[in-house]
Amino acid sequence: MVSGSGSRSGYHHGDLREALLQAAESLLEEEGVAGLTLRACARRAGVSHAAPKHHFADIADLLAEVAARSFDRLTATLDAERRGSAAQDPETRFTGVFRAYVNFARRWPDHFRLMFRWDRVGPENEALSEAAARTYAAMTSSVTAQRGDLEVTAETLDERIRERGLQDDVIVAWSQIHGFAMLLLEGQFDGFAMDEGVDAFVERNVSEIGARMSRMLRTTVSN
Amino acid sequence: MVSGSGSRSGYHHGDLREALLQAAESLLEEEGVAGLTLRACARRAGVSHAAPKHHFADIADLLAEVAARSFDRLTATLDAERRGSAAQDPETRFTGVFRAYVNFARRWPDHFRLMFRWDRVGPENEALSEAAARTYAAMTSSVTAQRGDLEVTAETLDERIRERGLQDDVIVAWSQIHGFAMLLLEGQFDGFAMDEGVDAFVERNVSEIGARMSRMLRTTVSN
DNA sequence: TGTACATCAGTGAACGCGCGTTCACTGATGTAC
DNA sequence: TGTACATCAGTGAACGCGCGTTCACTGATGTAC
Repeated sequence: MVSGSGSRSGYHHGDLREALLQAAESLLEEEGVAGLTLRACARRAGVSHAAPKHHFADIADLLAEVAARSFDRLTATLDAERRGSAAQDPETRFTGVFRAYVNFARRWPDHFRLMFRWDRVGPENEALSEAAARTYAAMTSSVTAQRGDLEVTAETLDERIRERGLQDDVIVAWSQIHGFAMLLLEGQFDGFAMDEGVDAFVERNVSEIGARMSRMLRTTVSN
Repeated sequence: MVSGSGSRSGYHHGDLREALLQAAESLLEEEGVAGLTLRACARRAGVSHAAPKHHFADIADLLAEVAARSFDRLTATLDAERRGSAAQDPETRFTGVFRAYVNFARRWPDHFRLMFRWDRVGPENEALSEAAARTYAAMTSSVTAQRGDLEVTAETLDERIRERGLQDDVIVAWSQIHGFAMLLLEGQFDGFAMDEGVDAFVERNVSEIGARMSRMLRTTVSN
């Protein structure tokens, strides 16, 4: 039912590892992280409950990979937004990246939560750390683009990151939009959002936050 | 062992409800939210595992109250910081509130995480929503103090909140510091913080973030 | 002040559930010759 | 091309665990008279 390659009905599944990851991803959005167990993933992938052991040591192992994939999806989204808006003015571009970040969080809320759930995915996973670093690089590129600066890739991140001023800017910008996304997801703005509808509330605030941050970055760089 | 009133060893505990809440709070910091069960709370409170049913319908019910108490503790911390620094200049005061927010998150990381875990505490709990609203009021007061404006209390919040400009400012400020605290807790800054130590990293960034936000709020209000 | 009775919080045994883990197994796939 | 053998992914039964829930019970506390 889930396996893409179809009828390989024997003892060998084809790509159970991938099927388990996809099962976990769909379960994540349907049930939330609390309901994610190895047995549940096996059920959804249509294999016996002992089968996942051949691919993942435990559920944290599997979740770390799901989180890493989510980071990469977010990175791709942010990069696409930045590249697709190259012709726009800096403030519009910057706000677009913020909007993309919040839209990602709203579209895959439980993926987004999982990505920042240290207790479930653990910090020791190298692939996960690297994926998170790529997202950070994307944020950094948005900041440098805002300043009319050079693009930052995962490869050049290591040196650019040493620039304390740039690092400060990225931390401020990332914290700003991440905090908004988190508070929004966790219902802290529900009281306000009801007046005008969630979409309007988000759009209005993302625009406001993006504009302010864009202005601040320009001010700071000119200091 | 936990019960404060001591030797009341019979069938009546004295204040089991409070004892269970304290058990949950200590377990939360020791084991994280994942290890929190009704049975574990009962064990720590020194009663049989069926006893909590007389006070809490389920673990979410208990956790909602723990979260509400944490919100109130945070509110008290923020208010104390703001009131204690009334003689300082606005930027120092504002940064102080940000610092208090981040310190709270660092000192009780799992309380802080729980407060914003919609899936565990649920949104339907009225006491929790009200406690969160009081924290929001405290943030609002810090913003108005920064602007040299009037203090906002839970009672006056309802009318002040309608001021769209003020609401915008509070959302921006809260998102800013909340995002920083969250990314810090979830290890997203570990790479940077290692260079100088976590304390120095936090202090440096809180100062920077507080100063920028303070400047921005002054700029926005003069618009 | 004393007695009878109702209430109510906490007990402890029992139940079913889903979980992770183990293990002997099966049978498909890959490789050596 | 065919045969023998090793490897390896997935099976299914079994186990122990901690969980929430139920329920008859106990005995302390409060109240009526």
